[in-house]
Amino acid sequence: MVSKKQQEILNFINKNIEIKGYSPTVREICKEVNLKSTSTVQYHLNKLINLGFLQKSNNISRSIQSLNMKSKYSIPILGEISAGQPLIAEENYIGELPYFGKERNNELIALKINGDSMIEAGLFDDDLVVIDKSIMPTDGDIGAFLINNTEATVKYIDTIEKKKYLIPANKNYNNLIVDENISSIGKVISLFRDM
Amino acid sequence: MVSKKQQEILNFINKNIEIKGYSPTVREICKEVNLKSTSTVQYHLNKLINLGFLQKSNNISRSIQSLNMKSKYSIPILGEISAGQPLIAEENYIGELPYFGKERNNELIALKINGDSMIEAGLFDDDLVVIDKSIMPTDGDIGAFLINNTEATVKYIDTIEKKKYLIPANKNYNNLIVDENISSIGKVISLFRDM
DNA sequence: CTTTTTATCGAACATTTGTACTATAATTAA
DNA sequence: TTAATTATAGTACAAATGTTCGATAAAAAG
Repeated sequence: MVSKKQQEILNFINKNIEIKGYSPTVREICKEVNLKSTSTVQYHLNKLINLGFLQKSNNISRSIQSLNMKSKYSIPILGEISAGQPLIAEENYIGELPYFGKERNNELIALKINGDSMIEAGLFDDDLVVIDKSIMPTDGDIGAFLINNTEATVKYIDTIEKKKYLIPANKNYNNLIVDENISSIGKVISLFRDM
Repeated sequence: MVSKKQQEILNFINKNIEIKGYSPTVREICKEVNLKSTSTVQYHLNKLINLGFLQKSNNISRSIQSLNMKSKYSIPILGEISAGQPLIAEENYIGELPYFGKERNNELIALKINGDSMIEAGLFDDDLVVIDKSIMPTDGDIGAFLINNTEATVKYIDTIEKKKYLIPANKNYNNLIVDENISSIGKVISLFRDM
């Protein structure tokens, strides 16, 4: 599929667009990936276009566009967590949530709210919550937690009589004591709802 | 400041980058804004660069970058509506909400929820709602409405015994009958909350 | 009514840039 | 081994493109 050289070219194009704001020329690619001939680059470019990684307009300078490059600050949206799968596994990936904020892409994921256990906190079924994995939720925060490494849930966390609990915002649900089966994913920092 | 021609050029550059993914050439700008000479465009380009609207690299094709260009699909956030001011007046503008969706920028605005009258619908104080001005809210929808041309409010709209009402989602508030003092701004299509 | 500033044009020039063609290695498949 | 595919180089060309210079109009300022 994508050869080493092609990956190198792809990376350079992405980097160039990101840093400079425009795509490189064939000759600039030449230099960067140590190819002597522009036509060799053309050759690889065509391959990459056919493979669907790139796009360009004919006879127009610096018109290469990278299709695989995700939006600069998009966040992976993860759905249900299947048993045993790590949270970031491809299997759980259901989309991308574009996000504008500080550049801390790697620490952010989005989860889809399932059910109404947090309805009184304004988190409705099918809402998307953005989770910052670099922030451990502390008392009073809403956080995302992993139960038995299989199920993700969003709840308040708080201390009651010196014990930590996951606390739903819905009278019909019970508090869940935090034990070794429960690990924290991160803090919920924002919410997005499509109506 | 920015002359009419310069604004035209700026708009074209922004549009071109948005649609095609790369900046136009001097000659492309020429054609679009009906200037015969490339050097006239250069002249305006330099002005725009000095004013801080644009940026470009020397001797590099299609390297113009727009600095003022808001995020691709950002939406103006409007705060309180002051008496008599039209809804889109500068005075009400409190920021920009980046938005990724279909390209229907002009029809979208964002309003900050004030108070808890819609709390049972999951719209909390300080939440931002995105409003599509091109969609008239119909029965069952949540919409944004303008009361006496002075105050904006977000409510359910519905028909009760053949009369239209604005209906809060909070038992402590009363329904408001829709009369000639109330006009519709648009339908609430999404919600964003920062925690 | 001058003078200055702003805006426009035209033409020419030097690169920059995309593309095409041919020839050869290097690698892989048959 | 032979044929086919993949990767690379070199060269050449035409078009695209940024830039500069001089001349003029148009508008604004004095």
